[in-house]
Amino acid sequence: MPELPEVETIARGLDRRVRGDVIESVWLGSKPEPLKSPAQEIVATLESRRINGVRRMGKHIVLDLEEVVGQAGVARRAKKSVRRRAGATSTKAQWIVHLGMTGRLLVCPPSEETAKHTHAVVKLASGRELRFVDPRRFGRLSVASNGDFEASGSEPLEVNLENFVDLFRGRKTPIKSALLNQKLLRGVGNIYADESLFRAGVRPRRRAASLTRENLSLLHSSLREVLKEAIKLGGSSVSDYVDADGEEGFFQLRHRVYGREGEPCLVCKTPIKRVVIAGRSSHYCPKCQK
DNA sequence: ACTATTTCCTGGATGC
DNA sequence: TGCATCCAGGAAATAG
Repeated sequence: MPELPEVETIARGLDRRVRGDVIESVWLGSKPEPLKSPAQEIVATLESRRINGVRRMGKHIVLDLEEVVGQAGVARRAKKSVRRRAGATSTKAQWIVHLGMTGRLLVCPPSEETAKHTHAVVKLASGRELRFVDPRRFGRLSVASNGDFEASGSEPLEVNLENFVDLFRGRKTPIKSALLNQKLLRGVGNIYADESLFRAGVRPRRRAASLTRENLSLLHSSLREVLKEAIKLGGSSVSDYVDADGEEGFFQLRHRVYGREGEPCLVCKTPIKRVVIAGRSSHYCPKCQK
């Protein structure tokens, strides 16, 4: 389940592998569910574009695209001119991928067998293919043909303490739910919400507005720590997460509460509790977290 | 303006 | 072995 550290790892890996490559053609699966933008617009925005870079915004992967210049590009543009006009794309555009729960972006040779649940195949000038595979179909593909994609919320690793504190002011919702709310903070999911709350000593059910300044200060730094540490370890591999190179992350070995229901707290040996908050399982130590 | 709940989707785990 | 049931979860939709 890719959250900020996993998406960051994947985006970095993709950047290394496909930056500078040119998209030659795009195949989209017949089922429209994984598409957030119209299929025709996606194709028109991607084809004949160079990938200038790949980066993360919240849980989104953003591929910055640019019109190809030079002979090959001109010829290709001429060929696609009809569709290109319909798409009305600018020279700078973006391809935005949200991996949902089980989405993956694979870079592979065309000879590689097409995995089940492959919803998009992008052919690159280097001869490789970039494939979007997503069994559970929670992932989404979209484009910003003018390059103006903006994700909601603050970046957890960039927001300062003052702004962080402001996010929770007056909110009656449990702090756990607030951390998961992408309109407040973008990129925090279930694992890192639980882990940061444990490190901050705050119970997930506490009303956000009830947290003291000290609580919030601790939560702010705990969240930063936990995210940075996870990025360093390549994310958490639970279920079948792997990065762009097919490598697993190792942060799952550092989880202190997530997925440890009934196991002893690593600090005080009290069994870790699991409760459901806003439909999400939430793990905490009843002794260490108040 | 918020907050809470439901829905989408499939594969793996569990139970009888 | 086979079949039904449950569960995981991000975010949009819906309800309150």
